[in-house]
Amino acid sequence: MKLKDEDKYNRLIKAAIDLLAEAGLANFSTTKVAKRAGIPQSNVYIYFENKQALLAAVFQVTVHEQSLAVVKGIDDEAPMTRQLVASIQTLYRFARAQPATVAALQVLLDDVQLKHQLHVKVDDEANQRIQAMLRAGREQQVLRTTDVNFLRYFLSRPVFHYAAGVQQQLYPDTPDALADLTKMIMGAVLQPAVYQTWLINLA
Amino acid sequence: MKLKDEDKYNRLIKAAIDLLAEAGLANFSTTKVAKRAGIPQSNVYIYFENKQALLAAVFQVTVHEQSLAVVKGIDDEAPMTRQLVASIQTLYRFARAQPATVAALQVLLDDVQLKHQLHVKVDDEANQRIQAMLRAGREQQVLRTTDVNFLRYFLSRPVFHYAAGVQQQLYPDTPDALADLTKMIMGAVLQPAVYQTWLINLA
Amino acid sequence: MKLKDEDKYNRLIKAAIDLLAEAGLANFSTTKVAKRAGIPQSNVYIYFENKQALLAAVFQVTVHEQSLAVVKGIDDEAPMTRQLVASIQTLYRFARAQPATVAALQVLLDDVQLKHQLHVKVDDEANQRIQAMLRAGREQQVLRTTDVNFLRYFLSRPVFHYAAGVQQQLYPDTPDALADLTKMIMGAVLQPAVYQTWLINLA
Amino acid sequence: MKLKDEDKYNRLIKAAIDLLAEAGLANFSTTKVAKRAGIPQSNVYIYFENKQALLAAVFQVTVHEQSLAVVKGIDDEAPMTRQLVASIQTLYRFARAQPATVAALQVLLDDVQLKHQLHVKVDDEANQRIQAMLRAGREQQVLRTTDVNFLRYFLSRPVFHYAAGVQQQLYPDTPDALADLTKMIMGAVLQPAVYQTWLINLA
DNA sequence: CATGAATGAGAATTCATTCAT
DNA sequence: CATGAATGAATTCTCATTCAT
Repeated sequence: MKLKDEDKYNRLIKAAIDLLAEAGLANFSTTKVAKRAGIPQSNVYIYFENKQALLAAVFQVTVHEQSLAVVKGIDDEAPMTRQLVASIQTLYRFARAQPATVAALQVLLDDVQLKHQLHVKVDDEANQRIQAMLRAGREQQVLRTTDVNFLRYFLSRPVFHYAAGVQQQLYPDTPDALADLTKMIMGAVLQPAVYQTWLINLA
Repeated sequence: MKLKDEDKYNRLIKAAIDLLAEAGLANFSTTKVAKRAGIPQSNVYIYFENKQALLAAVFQVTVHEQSLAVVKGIDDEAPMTRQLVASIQTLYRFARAQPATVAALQVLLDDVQLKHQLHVKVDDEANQRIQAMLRAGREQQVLRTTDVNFLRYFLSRPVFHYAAGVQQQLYPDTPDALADLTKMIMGAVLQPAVYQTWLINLA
Repeated sequence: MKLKDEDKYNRLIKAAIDLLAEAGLANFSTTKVAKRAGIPQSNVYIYFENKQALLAAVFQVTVHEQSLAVVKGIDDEAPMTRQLVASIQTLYRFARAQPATVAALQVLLDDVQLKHQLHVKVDDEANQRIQAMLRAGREQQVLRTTDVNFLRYFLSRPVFHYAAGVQQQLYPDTPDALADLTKMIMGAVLQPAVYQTWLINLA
Repeated sequence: MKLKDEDKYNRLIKAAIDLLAEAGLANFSTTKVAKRAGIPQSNVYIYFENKQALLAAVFQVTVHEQSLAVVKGIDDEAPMTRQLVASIQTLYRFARAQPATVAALQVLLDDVQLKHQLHVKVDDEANQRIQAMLRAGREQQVLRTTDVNFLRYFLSRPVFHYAAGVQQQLYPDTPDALADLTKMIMGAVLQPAVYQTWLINLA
């Protein structure tokens, strides 16, 4: 793709993300996306094979951005608990900074139909580093021995839920609240003994 | 409404729940609901003022059924931790037994647009007893002192997520797994000291 | 019809008139009429064979009321010009007092489709006296010798148009304005010589 | 728009005019218009934003055509009474030549609901020349001093009514009848003295 | 490549009318 | 008689997708 094309491509993705975040999948249409991007409707089909492909691209982009944000905040060399805390808090800041991206991703993940078709291509390097961290956490007996995906669920969904609640002014946005949120999640994912120690070291 | 009517009404609600669970809000339409219920499309408008009203009814029904299930499994007189465990496990069994109901409710709760319009009327008695339990738990210093809604989120969403994962054979359905899930949630919502004691008593 | 029935019948007519006046034929429906009248939809079909019949009844009622108003204001014994003036001014007052009735009648008269089906049954006594007055006017060489219906058109439509304009505050509602309107219409329908004399006598 | 498009656009307008003329607003639908134009229904929405926009376009076209006809028949330099007569008679010929156009415009003007939304954009040059003529007529003390809009009403509505009556064979279509119609309208709109002189000069 | 136009398939909603109770 | 329910047709509008230029 040439420069101009890439610009249009990006505008389409951006428009799609915003639309998903604002209106949800039920009100999502290529027509609206194109209008938002200031691009003729039919051009959507130059950049994406069809609506599905556009959504898939949005999925990839948002997953990637999220993973990227998390990875940036993590220091591979740091102790595991510190990495986890960093992951939670970076994710929170990311959700606050890019609410549309996060909301769009939520919408896509929550959809019954798309669930099966989208999971495939997320082979991001960033993503893999997170998976690696979690596996390491399990091996080091720091994390519980549940499915890695479930651990990941616990480490991200409550954060997003909380951040969204803050956006709607349902939940407070204080450092204390964030600390509490972190403790809750740590209480869920850590081995009890590790959790105990971690709490003591906090004080 | 007469008998015959109530039957059709129920069939419509049932069809709507199933459709939501299978296809999500994006593919939900009165046409499809009617077809599923074996009823002419225009009949939907005899029983519901419009599509929104149908969805609102589905929301109420599913919320009510969920609350009912939880309430049934709880013994008011039991110690708080036991109540919480019971709540988690009953919810899990409910999600496994009525996956469509739970999925439909998730779909409605997750929708960006509906969020603001539906929350209003959930004044179920069942629902209120749950709220009461959570408030009592906080006062007794058993539960963390976060927002009750956030506590409730933690006590239900992970359970539903896990149950859905089981349905798709992503997660195992063993007693151990359920016990683990319970521990994770308890780790999140309990005050650390209570969590510790509770764990010890488990063994 | 019993008393109660007659009441419902009248409420339906009244509701139909108001609806026609407010929303026009395009937005007229038996459903809306029934709702306005506080009567179940299907009851409309007890009192009227169908929608057409309801409209026909409205037509008759409104024509009758209009004729009645005019007739009341006319003194058969008075000179023709005085009768005409009285007719114009009574009509104006009627249109101001019962704007809905007049508007509904206009709507029905203006409709291309109904034009052919409604004209039939207007054999009112009141109506006939007006026709008689006009014919007498022509014979006495007071009125022009055009078609009686066209004379009648001139004697009513501009009045209604003006009254409607007053309602919307487009035209002023002063005695002078009404006098002017009267002169315009008289200028149109009177034989020029009679018009001249009539004007002189006015001063 | 390209040639092909303009053709379809025109066919739609034409079909809409004919349908309005034949069936009135109450039976007007985009479906029927499209069918008449031999075009799929959804195509209507390529050329017009919605039904309202189509009606607005029809309104503009018909107003324009009517104004154009009148303006063509008027000689700015001629004396005012001659201009008025010309206006009346050109309008009559127009109504006889293009009954559908006139009928459609009537239907739109008579509708209670549209009245408020359509009047805006009629800034035709032709239209303005007519307004100018009427204002000049008032200043020259030829026309009565009523609202210009009311004068215009008198100069057009009776003509259309008469022409429609002729179409339905209710009124005769003789030169005498047209002369009579002209006299009636002149009697209404002219200052009495001017009317008198004009009549004398006629003979 | 870009794009305006085309198109057929739904979608939500309203209605006139009929019928069983 | 009264009435809630039923029903099929019609209406407005949106959309995903395709195509000719």
